[in-house]
Amino acid sequence: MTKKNNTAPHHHGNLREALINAGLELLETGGTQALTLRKCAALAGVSHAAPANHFNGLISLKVAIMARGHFMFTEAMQQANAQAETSPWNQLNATCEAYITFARTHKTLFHLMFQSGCEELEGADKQSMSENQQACEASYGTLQQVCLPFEHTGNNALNTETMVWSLVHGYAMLFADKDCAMQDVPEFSEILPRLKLK
Amino acid sequence: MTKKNNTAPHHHGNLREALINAGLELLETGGTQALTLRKCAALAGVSHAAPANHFNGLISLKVAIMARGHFMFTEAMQQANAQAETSPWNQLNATCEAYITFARTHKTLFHLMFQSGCEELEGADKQSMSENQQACEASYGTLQQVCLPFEHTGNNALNTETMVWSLVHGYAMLFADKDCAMQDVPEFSEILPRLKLK
DNA sequence: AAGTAATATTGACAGTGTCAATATAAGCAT
DNA sequence: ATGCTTATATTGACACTGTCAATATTACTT
Repeated sequence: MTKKNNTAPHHHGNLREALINAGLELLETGGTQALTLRKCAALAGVSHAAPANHFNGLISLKVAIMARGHFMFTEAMQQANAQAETSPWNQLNATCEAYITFARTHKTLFHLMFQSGCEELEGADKQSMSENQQACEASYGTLQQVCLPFEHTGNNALNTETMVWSLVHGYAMLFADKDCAMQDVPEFSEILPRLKLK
Repeated sequence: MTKKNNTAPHHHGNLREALINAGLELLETGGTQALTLRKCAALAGVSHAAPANHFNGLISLKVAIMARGHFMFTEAMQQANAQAETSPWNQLNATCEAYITFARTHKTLFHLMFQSGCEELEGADKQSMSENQQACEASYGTLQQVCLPFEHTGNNALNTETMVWSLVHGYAMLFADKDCAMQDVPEFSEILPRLKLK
């Protein structure tokens, strides 16, 4: 039963990844409505019921896509870190900017990644859930690391993380599409310095 | 065509409100999945296609429900204001607590109210859209007012509003269900004081 | 080479949003 | 009051969706 690593094992190749890719594409082009098991199957060139062999229903595919989203998210933030100057504040600022840029660039995916409450995800299979949990921890870990230098007297790390995460996440959620904003919104770089960090 | 104000005008009475109520009930009991035109119609005791006379499709019903949600939201924040001490900081704190409590109490509705990007809402009818816009402005206005006293040298009001809104909204979105949190989350009252407000 | 497990297909079913055609009832003019 | 017009509700249909059971096909193991 153990798959050989490199070669395509079965009928399709590896359908699981293909379906996730198809789902990502549908999500970005057609919005949440377009993310459909049957459309994914069609895009991957298989029959409408083929996904059932890899995902325990639509919810599992969604969770798997969320996992992929969090990996992309982590990569984006880490790349921003790598390119930013190494001072703690520059690292934090670059990470937040990447956070917001990701939300703007992958609006639908970002919403999917964060919209779902816990109980909505029940029923997803173990593999998807595990992948998603790992990916979530990776993305949160990135933010956590850039917050760490700001741990000081009276400000424990958890408190600072939570504050920064809430601020950047709220900003990203509320103002990801500028068209929706009721008025002109100040840049995040004007807001972040108003946290008491040190 | 003008309706008399008090008496039920037609077959059902006023089906529009009944459908919104049904939608709210379905949302709270059965989650996002349960919000369905046909289920709303059944709950209101009409045929499956009756809603078409009041809503331009499912999206319009959703927008109307979002509007109702924002009205409830505004009421909750204003009630908290009324009960809190009148100092600016107490007012702000109470409003934020009410914000978070609403997100926790009406989790699914809260997500619906804020999840949808602009373009997903396209196609909703004018009445629903107008109601929702008014309700959004009302709820934002409440937050805006409690931020106003903190306008000071160098901090314009818009900047402060945006900061506070982002922080409380991010916190509410991320930690509305504690079960999902990766770790224990500090109370919001420990975070709010770390904004540079004055 | 044969057998077994994994994978994909086909067909079916209930549920969904939406549309067109029809029926019913309310409000208004005469 | 009577008839007309408009608003509202019903019925039936259609395509699309997720999901399941039965079957077929392929890959891996022995």
